[in-house]
Amino acid sequence: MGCRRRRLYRLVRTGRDLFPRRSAAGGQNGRYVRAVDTRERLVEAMQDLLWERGYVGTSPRAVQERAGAGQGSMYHHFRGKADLAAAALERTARDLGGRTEEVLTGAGSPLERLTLNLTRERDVLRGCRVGRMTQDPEVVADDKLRAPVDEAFRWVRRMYADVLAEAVAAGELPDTIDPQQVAATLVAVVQGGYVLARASGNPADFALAVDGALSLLRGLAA
Amino acid sequence: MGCRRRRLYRLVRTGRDLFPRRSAAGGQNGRYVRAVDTRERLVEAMQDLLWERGYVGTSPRAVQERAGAGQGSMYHHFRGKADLAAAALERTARDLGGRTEEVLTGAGSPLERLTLNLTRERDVLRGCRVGRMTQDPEVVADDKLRAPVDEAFRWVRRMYADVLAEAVAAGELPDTIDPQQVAATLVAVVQGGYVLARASGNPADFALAVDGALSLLRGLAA
DNA sequence: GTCTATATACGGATAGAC
DNA sequence: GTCTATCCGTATATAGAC
Repeated sequence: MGCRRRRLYRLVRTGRDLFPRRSAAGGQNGRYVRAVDTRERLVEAMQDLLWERGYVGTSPRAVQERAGAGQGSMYHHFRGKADLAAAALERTARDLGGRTEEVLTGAGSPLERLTLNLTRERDVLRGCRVGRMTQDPEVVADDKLRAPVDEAFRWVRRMYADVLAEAVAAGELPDTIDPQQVAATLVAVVQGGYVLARASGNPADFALAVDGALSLLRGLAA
Repeated sequence: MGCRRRRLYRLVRTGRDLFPRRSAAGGQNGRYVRAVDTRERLVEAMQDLLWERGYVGTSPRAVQERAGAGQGSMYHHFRGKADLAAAALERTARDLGGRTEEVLTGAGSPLERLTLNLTRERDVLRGCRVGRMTQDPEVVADDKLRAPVDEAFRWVRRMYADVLAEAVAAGELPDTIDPQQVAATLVAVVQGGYVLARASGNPADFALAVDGALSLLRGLAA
């Protein structure tokens, strides 16, 4: 009976059935519907919690509750918290790099693509899923956890630098700029923009910082 | 005897004598020597730990150990973890604002002062004591904790904007720039620079981002 | 593969002696 | 003002049934 009460409690907290039918959803036909697999749900839950609360602020239990999975499942699929977090971080880093690449290699002139990526819709007050991790002492201290973060930033900075070099080649920017340097600056402005916005609680501060950077770039172009 | 063992343990972990002599150090003659007062040591220990581990990552016990104080002392001087953290954050925010003001209102032309503050010696890999807090969910959620962070950034941005306006008045920068906007950009570059450096483990990435921003500014001046 | 039970330590705080 | 003892809950993991 204590058992019954506990099950009900978990049902309420997670909003999921404790015993989901496997056939309810699926990834068949290449169409992604929803996470069905327990392992998959665990990874996604960890991704969310890392974003919201960071690594030190996230407990295995919280992950399990959000995933609608029990202790046993988590420790069956992963060696522990760090292992699951590593899987989640790799996923997050890859997703973010992919989205940036999509915009930066899309249509438009180099400067247009940069502007598009800098001003694209963002969940500003929730911060950057990847950049956030650099503030976590246990992530930075563990190479397995820091590696995906490091690679994501290298990848994004590389893409920015390439587009900036294109802009110079196209005559949109003077050849006095150092693409690698300005790429670091632009990526930093985005990361710092999140910081300013979260400090004030106002997303407009993100936009202000980014617009300032763009005005400096355009000042050079003129 | 269990008692004796516990004391020895604490001695080793904190590197402080459990019963420091009060007369060993002092703040007399206006010369600051070292924290003597237990309350003061608690605040300083919390400042350090907030910097290293953030709010969610810092336990009252850890603070007490670092301060060489017991449970009773902490709960005598403060209502709890949040109360002590608020005191520590106010102190940190004030210190940092003061240091920035010192440089930005010091000697040199406006642009020189900006450059000086952006390139001054920093403990880059340890990150920003204030900006770091914006990544902590419990700090952002608690107005008492977020307020000092918010105010510090307002204050610093205001000072940057003033100096930028001075630079325009002095003819060092064109009047096409928006001082408030560019101030947000420069503060963001610093905050983002910390993120890049911590991601790669390389302080040079901070310098790269800052130098890029300065090169954009100087491009306008020319 | 998933569940429940159990284990040891820590988190955050209170009580009350000295 | 400072200390120790104690409290209840959570963090992280293991054991072993089903």
